[in-house]
Amino acid sequence: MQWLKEPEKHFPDVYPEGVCVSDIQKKVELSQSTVSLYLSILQDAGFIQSTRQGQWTYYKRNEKQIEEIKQYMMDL
Amino acid sequence: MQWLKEPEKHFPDVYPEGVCVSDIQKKVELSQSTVSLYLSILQDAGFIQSTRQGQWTYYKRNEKQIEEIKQYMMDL
DNA sequence: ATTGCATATCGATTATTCTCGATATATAAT
DNA sequence: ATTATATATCGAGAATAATCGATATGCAAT
Repeated sequence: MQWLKEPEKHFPDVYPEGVCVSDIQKKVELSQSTVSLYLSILQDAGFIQSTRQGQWTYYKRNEKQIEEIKQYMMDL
Repeated sequence: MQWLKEPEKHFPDVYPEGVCVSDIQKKVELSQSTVSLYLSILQDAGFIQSTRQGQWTYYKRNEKQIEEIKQYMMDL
């Protein structure tokens, strides 16, 4: 999530739709299947959103949902 | 944590040092040992603080530490 | 000293999460 | 049609968390 705040600083190729799974995988150093699963969990939770483009899937932050959980945390 | 924000609203007896374990246990409906463990974990994390008084242990929120994790979450 | 409560710790079981390799699916290029 | 690449899904094992009952400890009252 932190990397995706300023993706240009952390990934070689950044598109408007986000960053592709394999770039994330290289950086996070977990298996491809694990990364894919984590991304899908984050997406299910609404924290990131995906765009399929050809054989690639790009992920980027969903600031709206992130803002919501921040507000929720403020109530702690 | 939420209950302890306004303990008078949720517990029968509230002291300046906080709320005793057994009152929390009644409310949370978990076994005594589980509640005691959870409280000690929260304390180790710094989110609550305990005061032993005779045979009772009172717990209350540690707003300082709570504020810190809130700030941390703001960086999400 | 003994008993009775409040809380803490121990040991064990079950449930959940983490993580992987293997396989499947979708798309792109030959 | 075949092959190559990117991603997703499946099935399984290991690691961690949740939870309990039993027991221990500390303190208070007899």
